[in-house]
Amino acid sequence: MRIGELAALAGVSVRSLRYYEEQGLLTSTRSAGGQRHYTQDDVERVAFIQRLYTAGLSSRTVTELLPCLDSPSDENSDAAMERMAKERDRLSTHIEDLLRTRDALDVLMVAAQAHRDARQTAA
Amino acid sequence: MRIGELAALAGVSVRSLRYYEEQGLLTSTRSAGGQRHYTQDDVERVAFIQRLYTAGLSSRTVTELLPCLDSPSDENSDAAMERMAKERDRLSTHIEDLLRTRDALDVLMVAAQAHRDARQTAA
DNA sequence: CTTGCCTCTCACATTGATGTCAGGTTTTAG
DNA sequence: CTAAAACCTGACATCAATGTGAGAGGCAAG
Repeated sequence: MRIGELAALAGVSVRSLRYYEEQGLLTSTRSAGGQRHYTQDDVERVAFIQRLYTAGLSSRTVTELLPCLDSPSDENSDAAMERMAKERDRLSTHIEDLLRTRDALDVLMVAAQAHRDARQTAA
Repeated sequence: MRIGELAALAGVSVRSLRYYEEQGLLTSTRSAGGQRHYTQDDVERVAFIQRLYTAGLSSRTVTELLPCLDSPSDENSDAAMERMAKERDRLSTHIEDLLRTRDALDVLMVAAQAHRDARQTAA
């Protein structure tokens, strides 16, 4: 498929796909005319890239991790293993942080609701 | 206290504190010479701002929420209430997403480990 | 009063992912 | 074959938070 179709299927912009390629996260074969062609597998790959992005991983970090996804075979997995463990930790910490923040928001909301109720009672 | 001390206590840069003020997230009294002065409470406030930032809230959104923290009294809490509920939802969704991403990482790590073990056995 | 440190404002730089525009080429539909 | 639609490269723009540097002024200790 061409880049527009992949973009539609993966729900990202054409611009982003070109950027991913520029960053070495995604490869494509080229037609005689120079247009990029992708396979069905790339849809899932792009989705995974997106997932890592929204998890706060940088493009650079994703670049380090993806080889492991491609070929869990070389000794690059040694480095990737460490990287993944590290990112997993960071992710866990971040999740904990978000949970605490959500709790804090809940507290604020309860307070606001209490005030609202008080106003209601007064009216 | 002056800005440097607050920055140290809250663990943020002086630059950031000025930025927060510019964005209306933080206020300060000024000395005769024009220097900013803060109270002890501001330490907690800055920490809370940081918390919301790392939760992915934009400066603009935080601006809308903070009045509710300041005075849970006006009808601004009506708008703030809605905002908070919306952000809470967004946060929950994001947390779910991160959890799934962490699971995905775990799967990758298990695969990598399996390969490592296989190599170990072969050796 | 002077020296040194902290602060002030203003303004420009940075980072990362993406938007957008321009000018040109390829592919596809009719 | 031709026109429209999709694609190409390259470059500049954007946003948000923060860094950084210049030039000037405040403030406390000696």
